[in-house]
Amino acid sequence: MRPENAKTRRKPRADSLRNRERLLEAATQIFSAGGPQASLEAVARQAGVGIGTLYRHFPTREALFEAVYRHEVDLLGELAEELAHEDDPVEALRKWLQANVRLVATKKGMIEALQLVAHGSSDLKAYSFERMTNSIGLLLDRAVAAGEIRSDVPPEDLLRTLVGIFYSQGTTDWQPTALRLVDVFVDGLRKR
Amino acid sequence: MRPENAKTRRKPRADSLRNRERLLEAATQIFSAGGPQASLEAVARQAGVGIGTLYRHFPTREALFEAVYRHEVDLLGELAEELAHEDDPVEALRKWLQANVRLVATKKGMIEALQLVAHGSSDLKAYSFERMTNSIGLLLDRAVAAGEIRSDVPPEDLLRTLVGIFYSQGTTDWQPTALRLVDVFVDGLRKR
DNA sequence: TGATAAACGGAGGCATCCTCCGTATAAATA
DNA sequence: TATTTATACGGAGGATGCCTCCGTTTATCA
Repeated sequence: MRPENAKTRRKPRADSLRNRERLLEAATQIFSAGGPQASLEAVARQAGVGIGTLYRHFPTREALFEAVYRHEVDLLGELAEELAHEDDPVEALRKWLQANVRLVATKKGMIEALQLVAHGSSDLKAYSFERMTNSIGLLLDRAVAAGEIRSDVPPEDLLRTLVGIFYSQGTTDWQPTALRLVDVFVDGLRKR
Repeated sequence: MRPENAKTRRKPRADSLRNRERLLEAATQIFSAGGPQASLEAVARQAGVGIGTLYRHFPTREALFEAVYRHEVDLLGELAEELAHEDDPVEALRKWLQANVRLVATKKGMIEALQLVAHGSSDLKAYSFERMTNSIGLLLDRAVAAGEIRSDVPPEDLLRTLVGIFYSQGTTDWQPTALRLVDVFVDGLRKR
């Protein structure tokens, strides 16, 4: 068989794909525990892979961090799609927001990491803003359509509120507060 | 002459004081250019001092950073006191706020550094919050007393607004925007 | 002018960063 | 299936940074 077009490409090697996955998973753990300046060699070790392999897949620390972040955002997006099939739309929205809080809370290093994003690649910012807005919109629209909550709060505002809740909370043990604030806010969205 | 009290203390050595000064100055430059994780050995080099000397004066990176930050806050405090002798109180206020913008703008690494403070020692937070609030109060009160601006904006609110202006601005070339916002805000404070 | 408390500098041991390249292996080809 | 070859792998190695330790220097005090 001849090449399909000018750009002859082999199928990517299976080990390459596998290693990429492993690195991403390891990086999520290591960054979560140690913040965004954690050792990359630790990431490679955790992934059971040579340091060279890490650098081939992710040439810079930022590239790796970006990939991890994108992955997390994608997971939240998938969660939103699952929750969109739940019976109670308001509950679904609440659960998704709480999942956000838990995500950030569990991975304490992520807070610092998020602040780097705030000053980093605007590609990444645009991507995650859109993806997150869509996720919220999905859940919000359903609840609005069901006539259960008010219709004058756009998804962007809800996203910004969420970020505000994260940012305002300083150090330790803020998770309960954040969860409460989410609760209050969702209740506030309810039609009376 | 006998010791004045139980805690006999020699006069601190002149070279010690001098080196401390030099380190502080060097650290301000290095951190400004390279952000809060810049090399401490570079700081020592820049100060013309051994690395051991740096560590004796500032046992941790945070200690050094804290000292730099305190120093900057103190400088702003002194500037406020100077400006309090200017003829036009509203202009004085405006100048002080603009000095803040310029300080942060010139020292781009400081932005990241500030974010660390936000999650760091609450001693430092308390100190700088008070010192900054006082500086603003000094200038604000004079302008209020002169009957030139409204009296229902407390210094704390102005400080938070300032921080908000810094935080909202993302990456490059935000200085003009920030200066404009300060202008708008000061004009808004004026009685009509 | 000594005596001495205090400060100095930088070598040294360890960790991390990132590059480079010989080796290994999965996909393509025959 | 056997061979070829593009691709990926791993980790040694040189550079840099962190921080400690301690022999040497020096400013104060008497």
